[in-house]
Amino acid sequence: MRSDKRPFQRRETTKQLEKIPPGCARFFPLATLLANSPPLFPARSSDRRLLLPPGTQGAPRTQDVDLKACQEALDDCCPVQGDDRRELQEEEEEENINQGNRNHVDPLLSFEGYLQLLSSQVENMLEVSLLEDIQVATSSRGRDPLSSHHDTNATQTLRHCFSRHDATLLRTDYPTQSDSETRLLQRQESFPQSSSNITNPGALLHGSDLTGLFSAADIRSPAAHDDNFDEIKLMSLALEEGFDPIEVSQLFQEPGSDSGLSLNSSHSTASYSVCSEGAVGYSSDVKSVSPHGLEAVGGHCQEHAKYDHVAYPGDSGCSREATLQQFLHNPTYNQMPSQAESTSEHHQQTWMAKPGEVKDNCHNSTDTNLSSNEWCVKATRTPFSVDEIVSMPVESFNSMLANNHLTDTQVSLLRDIRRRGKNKVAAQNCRKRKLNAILNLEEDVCNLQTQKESLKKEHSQHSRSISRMKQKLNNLYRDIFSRLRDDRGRPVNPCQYVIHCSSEGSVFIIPKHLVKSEQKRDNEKEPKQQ
DNA sequence: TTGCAGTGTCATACC
DNA sequence: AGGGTATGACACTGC
Repeated sequence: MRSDKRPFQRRETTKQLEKIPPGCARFFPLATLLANSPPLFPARSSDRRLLLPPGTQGAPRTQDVDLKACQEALDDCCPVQGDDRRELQEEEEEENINQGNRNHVDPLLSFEGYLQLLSSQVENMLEVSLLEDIQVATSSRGRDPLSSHHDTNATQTLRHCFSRHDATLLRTDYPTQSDSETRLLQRQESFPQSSSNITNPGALLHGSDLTGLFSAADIRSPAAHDDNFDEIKLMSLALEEGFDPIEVSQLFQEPGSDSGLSLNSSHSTASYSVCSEGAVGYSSDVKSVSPHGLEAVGGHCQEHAKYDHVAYPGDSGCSREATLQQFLHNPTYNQMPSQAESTSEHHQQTWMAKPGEVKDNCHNSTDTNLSSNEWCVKATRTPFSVDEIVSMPVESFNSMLANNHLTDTQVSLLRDIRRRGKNKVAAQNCRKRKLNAILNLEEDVCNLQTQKESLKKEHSQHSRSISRMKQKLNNLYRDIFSRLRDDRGRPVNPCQYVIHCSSEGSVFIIPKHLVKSEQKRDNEKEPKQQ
């Protein structure tokens, strides 16, 4: 038992996470994403007109409020002087005039219109021919014709390119979602394939851009991402072993949910999408991820080192194994952005999954009996149950690790499972002991209280007995003195004489002053004898 | 909505 | 040194 434990790094609570200031992500995530995407939207203040359509400062509407929030968040990222803001507005007006109001958006600009504006701006910055290639690719996949009239081709392209971010954008907490946006969600599943047709993805939407977007949006709900990353870790781990992506997907799938699988109790509508290439994307609610989805998860944004984090394999060139190792072994993976955003390194750690949180996801799945560790074992196809892994001797465990040709990631995962299992049992035993100790102490307290009451009763009985004896002695004393007579036959004054009993049994009537002097002598003798 | 109990996990110290 | 154990602390969940 230790009482001198040193303080350790405490995990962020969800309430602490709420400290993240309310900004655009909640109401207008895409704007935030764009605001944190320097390559697409230069940080120069005057260029920020691309981010906010004119008229957003008009009459207060729901959407206007969202856009204002976006603006505020943008200001946080790129503080603008007051003159810059005026300049911004002037440039917006000039822009509208110069473009023949092609991109003009009135103060009541709709969300669709805003997307159109964004897409047109993107068109100005990107190669149109490249966009056309993508349009061909996306349109060939059977887009929803119902929504086609809403969007320009560029808008469609932009949306598809922003699949992951659109998902964030189109979360249910965005109050101005329209039916077209809902239809957009339905189309997003076709994106992973379509994105593969991009001949130069980096030129269109650089991975860092996506990363910046994703990070900026999701930093607002990092707790959820911990869950997501655990799932991604397991999925990646399974895929790492060459498992069939579909099978892996089904492993994580919740058949009973019409929204796809749900490993997360708090994200019951979350779903995974696995593309044919075997890449795994995470989707929550209506999200889907391109084959670069994981890259987006772990991508980087050079201009925003704050959001810089681990790059995922693929275009980034890093190995998946290395990334998984980072997922598994980063000691500060449980830090939250508010805690770790001081450095890019810390932010990288922010996105590390918390292994135990898979449990929460698993518990809400169809197989409610499966714990997180069991899910891990199942995902890695380890031929041992969690109980076996935990309870087997260390020699057997090591031989099992050696004989099954497991990767470092799997070995690490299994060791974690064993460690957690052991510690879980230890914690249970510890709590049992603690409860027993408490019960024993309570029992001791009860016994002592009973004993105290008994002693109190005994004490009172003895007191009453002593009182009775004193009373009898006094009565006897008075009776004796009432019968005593001195030499002259007069009654003896009890105030002047006392009855003295010697050790031999003799009884004397002696004057009190003699008794006092004798007692003094005795008292003086006793200390000397001692 | 709040408080509480139960549980899993982590960090740490100790064996 | 590595593994196991004990325990305080924390986060999370369900009631």
